[in-house]
Amino acid sequence: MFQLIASEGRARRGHFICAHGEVETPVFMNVGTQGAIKGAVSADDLKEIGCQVELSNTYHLHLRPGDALIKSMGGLHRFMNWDGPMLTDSGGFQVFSLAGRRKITEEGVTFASHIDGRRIFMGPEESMRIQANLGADIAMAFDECVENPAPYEYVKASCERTLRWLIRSQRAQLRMREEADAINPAQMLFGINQGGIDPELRVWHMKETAQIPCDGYAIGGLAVGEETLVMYEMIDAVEPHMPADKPRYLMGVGTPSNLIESVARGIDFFDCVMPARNARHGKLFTWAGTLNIKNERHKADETPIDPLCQCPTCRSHSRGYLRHLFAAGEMLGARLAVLHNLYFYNNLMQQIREAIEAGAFAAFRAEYAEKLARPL
RNA sequence: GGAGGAGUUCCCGAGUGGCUAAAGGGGGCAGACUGUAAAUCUGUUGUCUACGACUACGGUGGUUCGAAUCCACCCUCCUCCA
Repeated sequence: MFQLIASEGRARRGHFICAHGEVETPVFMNVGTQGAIKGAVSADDLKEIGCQVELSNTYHLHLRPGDALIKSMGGLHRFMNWDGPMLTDSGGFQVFSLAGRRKITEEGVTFASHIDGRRIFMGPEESMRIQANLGADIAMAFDECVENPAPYEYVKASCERTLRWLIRSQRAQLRMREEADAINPAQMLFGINQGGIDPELRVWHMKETAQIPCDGYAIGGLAVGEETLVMYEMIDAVEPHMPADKPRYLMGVGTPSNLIESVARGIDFFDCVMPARNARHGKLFTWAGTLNIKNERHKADETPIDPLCQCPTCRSHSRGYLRHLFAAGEMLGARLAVLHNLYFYNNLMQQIREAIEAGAFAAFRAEYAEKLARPL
């Protein structure tokens, strides 16, 4: 259930209620993929860095440890000791990222497991089965994320199929929610818009998708090869056709600037691996721009990573110490960096929410764009 | 003591007279990573008063217009026979 609290221009400040808690939007979901943020961040850490929604992945958890095992342990919430809101991605992104190891048919997608090559068949019903076993608050419909650019005819056929898959996903979920041993009978479903970088196709697909009553709607297939400005154009085209009383989720995006620019275009939900992945290579987000801790020299030893940051890493450790950990190859360095970056993202979203409530989002947006020498 | 084989730029390893500052791999460094398969991809990796110069292929000396490449001696290491 979604309620609008405030808005400024197209930017929306909302409140979303799900089975494991309430979500203040706009929100950045923290990507855990395999039931753990890479860099060994725990459920306790997630609370401390201000995580509202944890995101996991259907394909990866199906491969290991296995969704049947997780169900037998009471679902993913119990399994990873996270009692807050949670979303599972359907595996549709793996159709893109594992493009070299899968085959698509009308029924679904056959993957060659990236672990042992074993054949894994996943269609809408299989994806929803796995997601039912995991029991997240929000399940994503099974779709195909298509790379950009791609031939028009292919994208058209693909998004028509994604629409049929949405109908099958919804039917499967409704059936599974009725099962006596359902982990989460209140599980919600988000449909996903596709259409590549063709505005008309995007709009047509969005209109069709909106006909199917979902709990929220996502824009997928962006930030997968096209220019950033093209991505914004696609959002601009699609957004007017997204139901205003449901949350909008821009999948897989993005950089801090992407988040601000997309909020300005009416998006409510985000997720991205960037803060976690970059942190493992020593790249940190700060209010002054990005920073590679491995390149820092002794002069900054005593200073925090970001003087404006209140995250656990910045409160307890100096920039020099973090640099030392990376130089020594310590896993702890990556862990502290991930905590900092996720906190930065979560904190950025909080500032965005406060700005919208105060009617100061336009100023916030302009100020941030100005602060970055090179907009990310 | 005798017979063979080998010593190349951070490491491994190509290269048998000019096209070689020297293939390829590793490592290092830099850049890239947007619903997380992947040290995955790209660039770079002798020095300098840099479109040129200098120093480099175990050491020293030679042959040659020109040598990592040919010759002599020396040093070191490995294998086999005593």
